[in-house]
Amino acid sequence: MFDLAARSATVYPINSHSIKVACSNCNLRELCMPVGLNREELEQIDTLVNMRRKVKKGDLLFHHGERFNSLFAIRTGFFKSSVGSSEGHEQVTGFQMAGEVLGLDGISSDHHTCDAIALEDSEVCVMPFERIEEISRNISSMQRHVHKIMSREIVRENGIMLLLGSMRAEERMAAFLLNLVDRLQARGFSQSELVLRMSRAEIGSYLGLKLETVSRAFSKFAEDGLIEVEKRNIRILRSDMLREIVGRTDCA
Amino acid sequence: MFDLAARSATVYPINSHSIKVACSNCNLRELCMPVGLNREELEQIDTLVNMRRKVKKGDLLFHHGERFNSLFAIRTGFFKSSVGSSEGHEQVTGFQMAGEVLGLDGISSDHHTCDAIALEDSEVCVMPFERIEEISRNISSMQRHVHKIMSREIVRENGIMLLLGSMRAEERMAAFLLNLVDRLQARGFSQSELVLRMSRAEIGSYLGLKLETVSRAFSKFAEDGLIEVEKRNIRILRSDMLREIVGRTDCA
DNA sequence: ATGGGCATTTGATCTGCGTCAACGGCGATC
DNA sequence: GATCGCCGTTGACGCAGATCAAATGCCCAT
Repeated sequence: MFDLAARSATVYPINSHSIKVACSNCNLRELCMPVGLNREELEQIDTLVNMRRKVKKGDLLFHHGERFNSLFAIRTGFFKSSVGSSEGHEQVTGFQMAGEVLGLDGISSDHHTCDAIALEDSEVCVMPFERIEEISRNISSMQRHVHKIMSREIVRENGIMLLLGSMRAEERMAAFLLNLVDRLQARGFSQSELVLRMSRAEIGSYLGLKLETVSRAFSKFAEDGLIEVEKRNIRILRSDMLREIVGRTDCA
Repeated sequence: MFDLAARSATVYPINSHSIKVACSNCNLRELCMPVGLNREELEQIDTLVNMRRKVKKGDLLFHHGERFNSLFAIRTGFFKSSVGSSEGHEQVTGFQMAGEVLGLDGISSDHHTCDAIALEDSEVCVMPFERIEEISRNISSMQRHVHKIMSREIVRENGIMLLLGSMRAEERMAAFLLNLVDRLQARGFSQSELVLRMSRAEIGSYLGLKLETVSRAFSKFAEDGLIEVEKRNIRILRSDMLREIVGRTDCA
């Protein structure tokens, strides 16, 4: 509660006099919630999110060491998650966009082990984990959904391990771009144009590369006509070629 | 059921005429199951594992693409998990020992995305996931336990990402040895001696290094008096120095 | 508008680790 | 107990990407 008070400027209850906000009529519902719920189940789901929180660009949603209470579903905006070794180096472990869930790392020890930082002004739905568990005990499709979200994160990280452990710089960059554009497309954005919300250094941290290498890879792709780069605006011209570059690992 | 029949030689029901086998009096219980259950809850838990399975060294517990039905708790033995890029390169994503759980990757899509291979003759408890979910709905400490296990895996993989993304070869090797000996110690083994169940190539795959680099790192550590190496038997002489090597990343 | 700091690009050089190669030892198989 | 194949070690060499450096341009605060 102290936490909330200190952040009163960015945290607010929903279902006050303001517009009706409920998962059951949220346009991200298919991303966040199980499908095929009946009326009674939907009513339960609608009691899950009783708080929204705005996070300004550059601000922390939660940080390493902070007590874990809630998961956060991104409503709008874009985040990066990172872990730090003691106090020195920072490793970006993921980029999250609308409809994705943050905070799963905190469940294991009741404390967060990552930092989550907004890369643009964002808004999240606060989902108290106790409440998630309660609802999961009542609604098995919700339970399965929660399990799937966690498992999906495990699988995603397996993929990153493959990338970090065995791909070369250009393969990593191609995989990164394709992944990003895929996820954006699932949210109704173009499959060829994207705006990077993160710096070259942050991409590099995520991919285990230095920012200069990231920059050179962009230049190389642009030179080869695979993409167009204009600052953080990227246009993908030859996704087939990018896919081929990623695939090269197989042949090794 | 076809699956089970095909593997009849290695799969067998428990609670037949054989010795009483139940989670409630399993010596790995504290690793696998929540603590502080009452009698009634323990009885439910004891219905979870109705099958054990022996897996011979080199055999698959499950493989990429196989339908997901159950999680597996390792009773005895040692496994590696790996993902493959299409069909070529293999990336080891983890090594698992007694008391650890395999198969979490399968939940997200109802199909496994990894292979799990026994590195020595092993035995696992088969835990049907439907049953895990059912029990979790009844027993909230079981529910929390399942969530913690999944979250722990996410946190572990975050750590590997840090390792793969920003550590140098000797730092990775030192972190690997310390992690292994820690987990063995938690199972009552020596904190200074360990037997590697995996090859240099498998260690390399896990750490994003080539086997020659792994071998050289062992030789270097031995030369510096940090460890003794005799084939796959390792004795740790200076865990303080290994810890210092891991820590170096911070100062960069 | 103006100035400072950050992000990005690009070039030049360096180096840690990969690659290639040769060799020795050990366990499995008949 | 001989042979084969895998595993591990070690050396020589090369290269992908890190590091160092410099220049440019954009964003933001004053």
